Amino acid sequence: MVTLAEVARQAGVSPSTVSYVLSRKRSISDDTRRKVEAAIESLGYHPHAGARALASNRSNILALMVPLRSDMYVPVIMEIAMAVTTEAREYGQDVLLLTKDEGTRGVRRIAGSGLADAMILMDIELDDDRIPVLRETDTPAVLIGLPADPAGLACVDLDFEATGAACADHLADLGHRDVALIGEGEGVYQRHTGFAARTLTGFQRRAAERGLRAMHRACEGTYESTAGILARILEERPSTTGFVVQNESAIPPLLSLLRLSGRAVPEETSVVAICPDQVALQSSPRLTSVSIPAQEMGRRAVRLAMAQLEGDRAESINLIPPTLTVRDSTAALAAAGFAAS
Amino acid sequence: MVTLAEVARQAGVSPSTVSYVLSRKRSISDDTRRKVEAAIESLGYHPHAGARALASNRSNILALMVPLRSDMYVPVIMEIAMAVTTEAREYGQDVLLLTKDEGTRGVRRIAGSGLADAMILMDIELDDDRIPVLRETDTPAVLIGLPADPAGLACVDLDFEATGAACADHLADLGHRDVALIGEGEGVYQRHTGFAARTLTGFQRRAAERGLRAMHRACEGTYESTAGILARILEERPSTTGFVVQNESAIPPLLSLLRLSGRAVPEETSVVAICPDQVALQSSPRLTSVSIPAQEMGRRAVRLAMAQLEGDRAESINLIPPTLTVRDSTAALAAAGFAAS
DNA sequence: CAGGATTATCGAAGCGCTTCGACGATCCCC
DNA sequence: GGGGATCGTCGAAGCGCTTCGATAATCCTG
Repeated sequence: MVTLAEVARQAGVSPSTVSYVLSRKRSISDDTRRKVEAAIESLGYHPHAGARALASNRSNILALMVPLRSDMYVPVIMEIAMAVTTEAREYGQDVLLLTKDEGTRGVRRIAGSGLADAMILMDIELDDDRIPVLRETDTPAVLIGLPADPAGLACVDLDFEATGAACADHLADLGHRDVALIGEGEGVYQRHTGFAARTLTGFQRRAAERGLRAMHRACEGTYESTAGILARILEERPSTTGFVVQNESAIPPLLSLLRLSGRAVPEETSVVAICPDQVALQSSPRLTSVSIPAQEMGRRAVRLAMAQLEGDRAESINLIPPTLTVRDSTAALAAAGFAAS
Repeated sequence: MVTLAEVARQAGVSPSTVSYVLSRKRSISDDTRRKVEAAIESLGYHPHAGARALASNRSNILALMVPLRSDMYVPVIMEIAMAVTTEAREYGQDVLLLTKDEGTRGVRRIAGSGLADAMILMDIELDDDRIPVLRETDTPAVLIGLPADPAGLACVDLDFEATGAACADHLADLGHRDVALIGEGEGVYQRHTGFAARTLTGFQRRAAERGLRAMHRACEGTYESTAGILARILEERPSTTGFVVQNESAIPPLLSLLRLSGRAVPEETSVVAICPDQVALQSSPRLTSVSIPAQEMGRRAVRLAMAQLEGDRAESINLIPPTLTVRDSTAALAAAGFAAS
């Protein structure tokens, strides 16, 4: 193992000088810097992470707590994790992977051991029990998701209320009058993360404003569950021509079922999905969708974390505005009996 | 921050005693142990990770290098990563997440900085450039995947040759005589990971042994590509009744296309998939498949890594035998003109 | 060109832990 | 009951780094 002392000897300077070359915390003459850098290069020196963490009280590690199993779509979790890791490297940080099932004990362990400089938490529940621990231990942290009480915390999330509203708007613009939101499973609304509820709120409010008649059904995403829900919706209000789907797994069944029931998409029925672009593009027809900006969330989370480490302790609710991309699953309602606004 | 010294003071013993209580490297009287544990508990002490790493030359961290984008199916990568993380915690280790795009520089950085005790690498290419670096830096490492030259390395992988053979066997047992393997994209066979080639080898060899006529086509997994390949196969050998698929994304198109062409699955045509159980169960009909044992691979990788840290430097090629689960997409060929062996 | 400010470097202390050697106390066996 | 093991504890050194003065050399400025 090559140490800083060896580099110093090789370069003919003192160890502290080498340290300052590395940290740029004091000015160093060009001449000395060159000698030191040459020595580092020729010896293949890498600072010992533990020693550095001990002396500087900074580990250069960000802890990322991901759900083992959750309501989130796995590729989205993965994309966020990768974005966090990639962005972290831009700041010279590494990423430690923790699972949510370590819960508050995990948070305590990391906060107490100085293993990480900050934490990034995913799959935030409305009343997440990790949050009080974060506050109590005063750990720099960023939440990906929005809890019920975000006071004093940094959060990043898609603006799901605006997302719901954007979907309603798009359908209204196309002349649809009767619309339905096929959402996440029951459980998601009750126990969990709030994003489903926020989408619904935004959707319903905007639908009302635009004079749409809106329905909503929770959906587990299986073929059977989707079939049952669709049947109920069409029975209750056969004039329904606009659908919003917020459950990736309900998308393929929904499209099959609409086809089966003879409702052509997009000619007679429009479908807007809230899903990653990849899913929207893979479907046939390609779906008009609001994408889940996974990469952007990961990147912002890291930036917020780094800002906190620089001293910006200010709370910040960082809601990413939705982007609705029109593709081939929505179209103006030709046969409507009146013109839309 | 609570230090070991504070714990020692509170417990009325020396710091070294506290250390020995924690590490169990020397015997401690029950009495003393209790006092120390009480102090640890009441102060909420957690050892400082950096200090520990510096003094003991062990970071208690495993580095896991995952592909950013690869031929692997994302949920499988995720499942492996989660299994690694969970299993690592059983050994008191944490997991550092690296991306494959850091390449050899990443390996050098980790090896040089003592940030991790061992590395676990995913998405191993046949001639992976990280391997020489691993050898040169003498870093404890486990590969998930099999390179061309695994000499001296610990590897974990599904036994893809046996997998191909098992698929051929199953179809032969059911009386199919003309079979086809719809594999990964061209690129996967040429540049990459070898698992596709190994499957093919096993499939072809066993097919020959069993007197089957076997075809093979690379498939990019899009609807168009799958359609083209299926058409070519059926044109060239219309008597083909058994299919093996090794590309998750080709599964839905293949099933649709077979249905469209009026070939009932499983009555007239059998389909065996090589994919995660989840995918097999989601399809309709549920697919007979050889599952990708993601969890098992992750677990074994951690165990092999830990064994190396205990001193077991022996190379080991750890091939997991395939398990073929019969579901609803394969059936005996009723109308065959002769009995199968 | 004297004297204060600035620049470049060094030495030493210390971060919190592990571990080695030492040492008294206790044990057991003949 | 004397002497070698064993047990339980302590003190101190040291892991490789950062950082705080201190100091010498160089720079301005009037």
